[in-house]
Amino acid sequence: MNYWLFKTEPGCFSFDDLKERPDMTEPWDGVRNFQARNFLRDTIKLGDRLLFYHSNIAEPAVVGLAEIVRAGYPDTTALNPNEEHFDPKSSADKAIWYMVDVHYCEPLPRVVTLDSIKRNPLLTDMPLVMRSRLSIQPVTEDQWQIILTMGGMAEEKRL
DNA sequence: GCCAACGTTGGC
DNA sequence: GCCAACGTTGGC
Repeated sequence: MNYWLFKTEPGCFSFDDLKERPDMTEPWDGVRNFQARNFLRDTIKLGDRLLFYHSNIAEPAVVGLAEIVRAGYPDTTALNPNEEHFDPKSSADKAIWYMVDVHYCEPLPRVVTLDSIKRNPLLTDMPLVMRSRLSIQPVTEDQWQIILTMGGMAEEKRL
């Protein structure tokens, strides 16, 4: 199992929006960055867990946990001209873009702000700090444990 | 709202 | 295949 960090602008789609999904499952679509696409298509597997991160707000932060309930499959929004993320170069039999399905798990007792992540010398290797624009990022097990500890999650719930 | 960083596009 | 122009992201 691997760990990830997924970024979203809460004004567009927030952690609470995920919680309120009727079946608590959300197709994570619209990713149009090749590096992130490669993770979605090739690396992210069923059962992987992710940090849900709110970006582009006054205090960007990791706010909760979610998990992958369906591994990468072609992003249908790329095929629909009415969709914001329509890509004429993509087609049904030759998909360029991929999405996964995510499921709400639980909020962190305390959000972990970008500022506190940057201040933690153990987390300076995170892409969030180095390459902040990547919207889907791998997280090491060590980083996962540290952030959950910072977020006040009890040890027995971190596994 | 500004703007730096950086990913993508397209001319050559 | 380089690189300038352009568009987008996202912190501040």
